Amino acid sequence: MRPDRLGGVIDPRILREDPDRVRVAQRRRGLSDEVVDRALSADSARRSAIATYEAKRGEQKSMGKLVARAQGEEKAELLARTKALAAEVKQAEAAREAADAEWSDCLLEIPNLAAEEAPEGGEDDFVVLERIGTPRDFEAEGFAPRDHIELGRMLGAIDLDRGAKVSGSRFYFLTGVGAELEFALINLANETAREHGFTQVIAPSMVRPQAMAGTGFLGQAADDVYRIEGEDMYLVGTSEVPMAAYHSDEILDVDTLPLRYAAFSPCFRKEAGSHGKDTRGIIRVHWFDKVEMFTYTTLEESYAEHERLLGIEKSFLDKLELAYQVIDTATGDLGLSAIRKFDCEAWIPTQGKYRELTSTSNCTEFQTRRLDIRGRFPHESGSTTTRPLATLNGTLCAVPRAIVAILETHQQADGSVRVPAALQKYLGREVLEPVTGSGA
RNA sequence: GGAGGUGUCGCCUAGUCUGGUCUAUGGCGCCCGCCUGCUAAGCGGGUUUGGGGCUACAACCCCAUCGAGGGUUCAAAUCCCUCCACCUCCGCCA
Repeated sequence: MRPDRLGGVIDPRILREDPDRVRVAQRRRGLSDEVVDRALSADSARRSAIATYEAKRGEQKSMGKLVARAQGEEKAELLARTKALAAEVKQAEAAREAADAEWSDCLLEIPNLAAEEAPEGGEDDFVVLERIGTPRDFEAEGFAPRDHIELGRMLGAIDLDRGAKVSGSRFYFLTGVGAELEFALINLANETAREHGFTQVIAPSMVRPQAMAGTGFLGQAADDVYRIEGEDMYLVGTSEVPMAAYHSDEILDVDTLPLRYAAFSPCFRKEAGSHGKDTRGIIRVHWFDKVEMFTYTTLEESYAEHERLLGIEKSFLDKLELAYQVIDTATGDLGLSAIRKFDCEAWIPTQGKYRELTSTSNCTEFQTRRLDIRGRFPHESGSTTTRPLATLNGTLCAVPRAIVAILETHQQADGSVRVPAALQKYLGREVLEPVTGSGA
């Protein structure tokens, strides 16, 4: 993470050679394109500042050699000249740094260029790509579905009251079959990861500012991030953060690619700005556990890898026997670093709508430019060149939301819950039964 | 938490005390060439990364880069300060 390269965010060459492409991309995200002109003029100012500085510095270096050799009066005379030159070098260096900072600031303002295929618009302008499975018709079955809060209480699985007592709102205890359900889900996620050749990882959930900034979470999403007081450390909202920073400052051999990781970690989110949304239950909480897929590959391969991650997410939801839809997120709802994002939304019976369970993004070179992660590519001439790699991430299993969908979808009239076949071997039973005389 | 030590261009390593021909030494590995029935050995050359100039995104020239960031100085791998990582010992702890 070289400080002088922190400005690298989108490819500066695109900005120089095809600024219109950036202007269009800015507008498609609903952002102003004036930053493009600012960036271009900052770039030329920067380049001339570099030329000035380097000329002065070169002169200083060659003078220095003369000084080393000179004696007596000649030396004194040279020293007077180099002294003045040193001041000029210092000044030119400051000018270069200022110009460089200006250029970096411009670049940092520009989010990744949204894919042309991504639908334009805001949060509600997504496109439904497909629907899989059919939402259960409880009316036809002759009973009203209970929500996950009530089911969780009946099963002795989710203790929201004590979660609030101990930790506050948006906290919970998973108890009994609830805790077992989490472990079973994690096991199933890991089994899925293994099937697809992912390396399993348990990642730290506290990171330094560099890791947070490198993944783009200290930009528009900074309000949602927990910071450790007095520590200059952050709690991650997803293991995407430690996994993106995992190979920071590294040059990876292309024939080791793709590198596929499935990382388990707790996730922490302030949920600032979502006051009043999903206040009940465990749909939106400050802490949860998650298994996240993370891939390093080439830019060229990233598009196919994105489809692959989506396919794995779908297969996981299939194993949970859920009804869901896949949406193509609109440009205005993409994160800073993504060019395209697919969400899988499962049907939540008591809400009568589809809710996000998993999400996969292609961040292309956005994160690797910030974190200085490159690949070594063979060159025609027999030598090699380095280029930024691409990163992608996708949820394999975000535990609480998976639990919500399972409980509500597979509930039966008496409050018991049928366990999806794929989870049975990890849970050791086919049905979760309500507990009697619960301690609630 | 306390005390001490270490960090050099893939790996190992010289240089740091005594600032300036350090344009960072040597070995290993790797690449190219020569030699050779093939291989090995031998010989010669090359081998960090980023940026700028010029351009064919070549070659070449220049600037930066000795864990990171500051400072001192005409000049810093070398002196000073801060930070980071690792190692050893002590304390504490799951």
